[in-house]
Amino acid sequence: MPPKGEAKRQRIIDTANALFYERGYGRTSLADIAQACGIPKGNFYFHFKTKDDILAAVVAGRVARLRDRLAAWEREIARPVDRLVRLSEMIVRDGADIVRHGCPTGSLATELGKEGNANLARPLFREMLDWSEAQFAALAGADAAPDLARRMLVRLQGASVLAHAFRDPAWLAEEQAAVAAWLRGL
Amino acid sequence: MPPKGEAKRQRIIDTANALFYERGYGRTSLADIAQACGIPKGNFYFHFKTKDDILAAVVAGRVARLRDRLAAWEREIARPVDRLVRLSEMIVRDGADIVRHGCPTGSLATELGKEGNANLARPLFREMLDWSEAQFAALAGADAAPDLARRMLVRLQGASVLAHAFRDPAWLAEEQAAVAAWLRGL
DNA sequence: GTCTATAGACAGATAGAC
DNA sequence: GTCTATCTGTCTATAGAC
Repeated sequence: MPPKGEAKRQRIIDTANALFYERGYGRTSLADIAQACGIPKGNFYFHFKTKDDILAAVVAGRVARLRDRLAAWEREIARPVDRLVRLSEMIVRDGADIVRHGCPTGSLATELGKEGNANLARPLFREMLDWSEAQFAALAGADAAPDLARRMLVRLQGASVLAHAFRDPAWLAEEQAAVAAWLRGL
Repeated sequence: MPPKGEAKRQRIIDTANALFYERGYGRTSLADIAQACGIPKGNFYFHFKTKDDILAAVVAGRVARLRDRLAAWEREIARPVDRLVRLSEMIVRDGADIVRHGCPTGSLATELGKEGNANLARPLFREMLDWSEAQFAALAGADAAPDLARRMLVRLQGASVLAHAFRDPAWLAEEQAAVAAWLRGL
């Protein structure tokens, strides 16, 4: 059975995760998280030493969830091409959030990159990239796979940036359709 | 003849422009700008009402410079396809900065989008988009032009995000080469 | 005296850390 | 809840040009 403080710790992480996404890391204060959690801010430092520690926990949680989702697709979807199409569809399904707040991974990487912490968001891209590469390897051979995986991620990220900047989900729908057509033509 | 304070005002804008790009808008304080300019903080509010006003002036300056550059390419480069290739080459020429700080326009749009100010960075994308669309119209017809311009901008933005996140200019060089090949095949 | 510009101290709010 | 640092923005004093 989990330690007693574990639930509260998880609630802090979940709340911070949502706020970091919506407002950005730098613009989210510990007081904001405390208020949204309904806990006194003094209790933070029982669970986390610094704000950066909370960020690290948030990113670790995101990586774990992404990994689970990708593994599920690998179990549930038979053909590699369909798995990749499914990945591309994420930007449409999450379109409303992306229009409002950008891609969770991309916007975090962009913000952290301006400080010294670019490396923190990188595992999320890594995870997506490695998984895509495995699918492309089954689809078009191991030689072409790295390049294809990068090209796909570039397009999904670019569409997210512009959909966010213009507050227009059409960027996402159009690019997803183009990516899916490209995948099916490989 | 220009007012006396014009030169200093311009120096503030130029300094702010560089710092906003390097550190981000939110993480750049007026004290930072003041120190980099060598002027006292109190003097800011003679030239600008708020920090947002400085940002507006910075963006206006960037728009003007971008417009000049695009107009120059239109004068100096004969074929529309070569103009578009020239635009794509920007991410390679500015590659060192993009790897360190991201795309100036994209990272600003991503940051401001998290607050309410997404519209502030939009004119920069608009400018690029309209100009590209005009080139594509001459290249592939007015019907296809809007979509082609968007697809190109998506790829340049995506490559910038990932080059920044991974601190690796290869993302830029590879995507630029792919975009140029695509342009020449249209 | 008045306009433009400079200069720096100061206030109020809020940040992270403990 | 307290501490210290720092943020944006304001206030007043001042210097020279005309």
